[in-house]
This record gives sequence, C-alpha cells and structure tokens, in this order.
Amino acid sequence: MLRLSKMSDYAAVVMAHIARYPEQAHAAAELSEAVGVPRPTVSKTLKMLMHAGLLQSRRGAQGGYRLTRTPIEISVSEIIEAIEGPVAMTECSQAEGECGLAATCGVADNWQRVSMAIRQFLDSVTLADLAQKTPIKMPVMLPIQSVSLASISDA
Amino acid sequence: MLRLSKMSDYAAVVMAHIARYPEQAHAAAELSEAVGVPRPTVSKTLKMLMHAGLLQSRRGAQGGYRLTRTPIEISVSEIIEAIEGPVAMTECSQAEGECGLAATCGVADNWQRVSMAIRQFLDSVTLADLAQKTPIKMPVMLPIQSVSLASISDA
DNA sequence: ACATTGAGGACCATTCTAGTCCCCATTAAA
DNA sequence: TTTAATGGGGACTAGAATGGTCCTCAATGT
Ligand code: SF4
Ligand code: SF4
Repeated sequence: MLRLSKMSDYAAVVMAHIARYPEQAHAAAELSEAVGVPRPTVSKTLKMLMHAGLLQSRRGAQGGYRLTRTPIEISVSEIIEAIEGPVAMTECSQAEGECGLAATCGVADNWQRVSMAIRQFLDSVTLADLAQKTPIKMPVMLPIQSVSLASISDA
Repeated sequence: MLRLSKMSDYAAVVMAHIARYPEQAHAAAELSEAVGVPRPTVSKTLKMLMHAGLLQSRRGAQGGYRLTRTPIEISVSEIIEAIEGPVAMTECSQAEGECGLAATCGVADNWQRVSMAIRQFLDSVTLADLAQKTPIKMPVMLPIQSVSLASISDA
C-alpha cells in the first residue's frame, strides 16, 4: 500500500510533539505518555532520530531531547529517511543495489523520475507544516502528461 | 524506504511490456521470458492485475492477456493498488482501520493531505508515460509551504 | 552520593513477502 | 473429437522484515 512503517509514523508524531515546544527538553517518558506509545518503542524511535541528526539529547536529570534545527528547517522526508532509509519507490531508485532486471525492464528510467518527484515533494513538506493544527493546503501538482506526452516521437 | 513491493514493480514492468503491443495477446510464458521473472511469479502478478480489471484474459491456444483500456487510460496508481491495495501513507489515510492514536497524535489530518497529494500525483502518471522510451518529464510541484503557510485562516 | 535520563544493543514473536506448485477449466487447432 | 496450449484458483513454504521488549551501562544535574 505504499505505506509508511509504523515506526516512521511514530517518529513523525513525536517530532511534531517536540516541535510544538522546541525550547524545552522532552524526556522519553514524557513523550511516551503524551503520544500513547509504549516507552521502549518511543525510545527506540528517538534514538534513530538522534542518529540521523534530527534530535540532540542530554542525559541525566532534566535531560531529554530537543530539535537540532527549527521545525521549518526539517522536512518530513528527513524524518522518514531517519527511520526507513532513503525514499525510493523502486530498487533502482537508490544508488546501490541495482536490480537484475534493469536491462530488460524498460521502465527503470521513468520510475526513477516518479520516485524523485515524490522525494522532492516530501522534501518540501516541513515539520512545521506537519505539526500545525490548521490543515495544510495541498500543493498544486501539474499533471505529468502535460509535459511528457507532447514530445513522443520514437518507438 | 517507502518502497514499492517487488510484485508491484513486476506488475509495472509487465504492464509496460504489454502496453507496447496492446493489440496482441500476451501469454504468461512469453512475458515471463521477456521480462526475466520466473513464470509462476509472473503468472501470479497477472492474475492480480486481472482481478483488478486492468487486464483481460483468454484461455486456450493463442490465448493470453491484453489490456482492458488503452495505456493512457491506466494510471500507475491503479497498477500499484491492484497489487498492494490503496495508496496510503499512514493507517489513518485509509477509510478502514483508524489507528488508536488518532486522538492524540495531532498530525493525522496533515498526513492525510500529504498522502492524498501523492495519490493524486500517481494518478496523473499513466502507463503510457511509464512505458515510453523517452524519459518522462517531471511534473512541477509547487512547494507545499508556498500555498499553506501563507493563507492560514480556517480552523 | 544519588536519582534521573539516555545509549547501545540483544532478543523475540508475528506478520508480510516472494516465490512455488498442483490440479482444473477453457479454448483453439489438428 | 482429440490434443495441446493456456489461464484460474488457491494452498503452501521459507525467509525476511517489522514491531516491540528488555537489560545493562554511561552521563549529568541536585
Ligand atoms: S524498474 Fe526495472 S530496474 Fe528498476 S527496480 Fe523495477 S525492474 Fe529493476
Ligand atoms: S497519523 Fe496519527 S492517526 Fe494517522 S496513523 Fe499516524 S498516528 Fe494514527
């Protein structure tokens, strides 16, 4: 279903929560309760976000997590990538692991473009957008055909 | 990685292959060889595409599969949905199965919009786009902020 | 000192995925 | 009418990924 993993979802929820009070340090326990996700799981998520450089932590009393950047400077694609790796629809859309069918499949090139379009879109959505209460408006996406089908000439 | 499943990828490849000769019937064996995917797997994929109404089949000698519509009338989102169900990033982006955090998470609404934007985009990419040899051009996507953060006024 | 809080990583259960196989139904052609 | 081609349906399996838990150690403020 082209579904985000639950962990990514948690990550987004947690990040959004932190983004609403960016100045405070948020302990894992606090976030766990606020969000309704068991502590160990939330902790794991936080660790991943930290490794990705989206959060900084301080241990000890009064410690916790806070954002390394302002919510406007964090994109949802970064959050997703922190949890599940690069946003890529097909195997061939990542640098590594070229799929064996690349030679015969004939769609690799176009898939990569589609994939890139989605990545760019996700780049353009920020944590601030996600966290705000008022629903964000949808971006205008020009139908792909309008630019592509015009110039077909080969086989 | 927000990755398409392999099956969906196969489906796309196979559909693209058929789309290049829409008039002929394509036997599973033929497609299997053309695409380099083992017969049983390709067969399974074809069955799914048929159930979704994207292909029609005829059994017996000279039988095989062909498209039910022209390639321009088939969107890649339909192909994906045929294999892995509705394109939805979060659990709450589908009608059924509301996730338990819906009340507390505070991002459901915005995720749904992001999800819908992607779905719409995928709707706009057709099988013809995918199948053509010349690389498709990317659609222009206006950054979401430009439309969202400016005009916040509603609830 | 000591209570708090994160770091790191092992570990497990369950689900999903990819892939295989078998047997039956239909159709065209010999 | 027989036969060969071809899809339909569905059960089945091995393996990977996912979601989630737990334990112990390190840091830090009071
Ligand atoms: S598009 Fe082609 S090359 Fe890319 S992953 Fe799919 S089959 Fe492999
Ligand atoms: S966004 Fe909120 S409601 Fe939607 S799936 Fe994630 S947690 Fe559940």
